[in-house]
Amino acid sequence: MLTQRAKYGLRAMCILAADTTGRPTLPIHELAERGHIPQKFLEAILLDLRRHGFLTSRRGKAGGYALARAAAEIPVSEVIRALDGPLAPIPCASLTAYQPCTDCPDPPSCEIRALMRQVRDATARILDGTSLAQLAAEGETPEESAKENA
Amino acid sequence: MLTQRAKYGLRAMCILAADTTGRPTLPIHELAERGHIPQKFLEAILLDLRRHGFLTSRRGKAGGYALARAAAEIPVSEVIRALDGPLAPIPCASLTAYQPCTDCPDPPSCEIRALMRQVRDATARILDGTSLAQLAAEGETPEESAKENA
DNA sequence: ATAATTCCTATCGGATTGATGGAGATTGAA
DNA sequence: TTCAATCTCCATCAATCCGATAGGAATTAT
Repeated sequence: MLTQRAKYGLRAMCILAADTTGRPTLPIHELAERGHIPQKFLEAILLDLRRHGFLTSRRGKAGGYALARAAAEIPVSEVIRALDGPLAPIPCASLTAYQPCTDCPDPPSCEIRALMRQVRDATARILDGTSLAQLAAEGETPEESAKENA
Repeated sequence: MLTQRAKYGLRAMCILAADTTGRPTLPIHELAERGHIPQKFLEAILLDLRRHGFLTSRRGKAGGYALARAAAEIPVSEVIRALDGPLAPIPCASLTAYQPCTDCPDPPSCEIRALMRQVRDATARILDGTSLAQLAAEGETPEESAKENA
């Protein structure tokens, strides 16, 4: 599951990536407002993203947040890993955070693990291959919007 | 996340699918033992799977559980949906259980939703395309086992 | 100084998850 | 008929996670 946390974090970073105002930073209250995100909650999320090196910040009046790197250099997968943890549906199928099941007699021969590894790989392929820049741009290219809904 | 619940359920169904003893049913205690699953917990899971139509059961002495359909006719995706809910990482990206985010101004143009829809589709492609029979057989074909681990 | 802002820690209620206990109901066999 | 094995059902529990908020300290431009 993508938590609210990760969803809010991505949304805020998209706003930063798509910002055209030319201002060096955007304050939390503006990100919260534009992203429909509870401000206090967003505060904690942005702090976390800064500690992970995705954002830079300025304190004091006229302070705020900005992306630490170019949006094209930030894979969505990294942001999600930072906020929600490993992509794999089960720890024994994770590459970046492998943890064997305590109840599994032999992980290498576990059928469920092999299948979940496939799911993980497919997910990682998509999310590693999508940068924040692409994500932020997606809203502007309404190609897919036709075959959407329910 | 794949919960313990779904993992245990799949594992038990694999044992049923792979069973060669010729017995019409297997009792819970045997499934629990062979699958390293807490028996009482498994009890609740099997009951749930039965209610969803995946299993049949017999009470009384020499009773137990059996698959209600051929293993080849049971997609893994359905079992997971029954035990864990929708496959999509976020409800607004689900086909079978669509729910819009309350904080999203316009789902059709939501970039995050579009991306998560891709993840959902990739996941569904794998899990819809894998039957319980295939899952149960996977352990016996050790092709993939070489490039495994960590 | 003052106002605007980030930073930090603590906390909270609610839901979910994994798991267990115990009391029936049913069945086959001795 | 009795008994043991088995599924059925309901209730409950502790731990964890999740979303969110409170309150204050530090920093900075004006």
